[in-house]
Amino acid sequence: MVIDDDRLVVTSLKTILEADAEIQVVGTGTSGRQAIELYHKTKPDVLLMDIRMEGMTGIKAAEKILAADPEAKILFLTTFSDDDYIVSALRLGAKGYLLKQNYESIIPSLKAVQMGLRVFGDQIITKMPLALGTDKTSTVEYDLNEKELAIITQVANGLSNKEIAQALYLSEGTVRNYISVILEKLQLRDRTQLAIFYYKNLKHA
Amino acid sequence: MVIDDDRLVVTSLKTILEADAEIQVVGTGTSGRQAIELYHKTKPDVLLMDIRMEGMTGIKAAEKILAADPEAKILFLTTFSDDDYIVSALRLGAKGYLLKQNYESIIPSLKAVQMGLRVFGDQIITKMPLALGTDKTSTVEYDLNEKELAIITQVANGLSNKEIAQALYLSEGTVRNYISVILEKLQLRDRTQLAIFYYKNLKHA
DNA sequence: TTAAAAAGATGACATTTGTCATCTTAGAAA
DNA sequence: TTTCTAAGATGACAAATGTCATCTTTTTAA
Repeated sequence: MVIDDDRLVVTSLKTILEADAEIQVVGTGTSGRQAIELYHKTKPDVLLMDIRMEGMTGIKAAEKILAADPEAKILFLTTFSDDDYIVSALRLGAKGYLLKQNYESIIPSLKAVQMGLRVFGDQIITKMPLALGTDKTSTVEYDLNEKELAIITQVANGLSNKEIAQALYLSEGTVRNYISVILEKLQLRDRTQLAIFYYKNLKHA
Repeated sequence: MVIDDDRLVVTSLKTILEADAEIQVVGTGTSGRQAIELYHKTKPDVLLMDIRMEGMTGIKAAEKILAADPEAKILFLTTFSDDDYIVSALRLGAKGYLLKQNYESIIPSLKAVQMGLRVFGDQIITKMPLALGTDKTSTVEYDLNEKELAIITQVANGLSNKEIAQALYLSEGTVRNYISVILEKLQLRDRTQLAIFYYKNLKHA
């Protein structure tokens, strides 16, 4: 679902999003009030909403939506990364914010949020208990960027390094380097454990 | 849940099963009538039931249970592998049969059934669409024996060949050979795809 | 008791994988 | 512009993996 008080933004976002076969825009609106109403009607997987809007701000709308449904996945659109509102928005339980300039990262970020991750600018963050290994029950926070997430997805689809390289237009060596970094970040040993991690923690999270 | 008209069998089965931390015996009984009554009360993950019993046979009881709950997972206990009843039992929708002599294979078979597989003697069978790969939607039937299933489970836990060997008291080479056979049977390429297969098709199936 | 299967082990081999240090290049910042 | 930095590429390397053919040992069946 897409909410922005600039109708042009709404339209272009809708176009961009619907070009992706996995995404469906189930509703659009141009005000906080519409956001609340539409949200409860359509229960979207993710609500993409402008943070500054005339009348009711995105923050206020988010507050009401989250009060009724704490599981709501709200991703804010913002023009300035230093927007003061952002902090309070995140404190409410929003899943992150996205710079409007950054059109290319909208879709991956949206998918990341749908998977249960959080997004800040172009950093994708996940906070969850580590289910693998022996008995680590502590909650750790991981930082993964878009590219890393894309590679994890490929590994979790069972592709080899060579195949991932072809799919993402990288060299095989680069893919290996990425995976090495990912394994270090997530404290895993090999791609099999990474795939397992994906199915236990990221998929449907 | 355990049903057998020999009280001694019930008791010893209960003891064997409860020694496993992952298993809980939620009810026991000694007749088909009790089986039906208890089944609906406790809704066990798996019902382990003798096939020959005085009064109502296990078959009859299974028939009634399956009529009310087609998802019921019923595993028959039998003394003779050539028991004529078995065929009709399986046709009803039972998940398999188990020779009473074979005490060691009770637990792995039980777990296999809980995962959605079927068990015949000591053959564990799985019939399901292949979710991996490109676009194979056909339903294939795989044959996996206990040992193979045990190894798959370890792979899906992220263990290396060396670790699996230690865990199962085998040599590393043997583990490799097993995995090679498993990959061939399931038409997969490497252990990562095997782990993925496990989470997509076997776990919680 | 002997023959025939299974189950397991071994060794050799080609690939794949993960790690690291080092390089190139392109974009951001000064 | 020049400098700095991040993304990507390369090459070398050890270890892990998957495949095979060949043995040995155990179990089962005749």
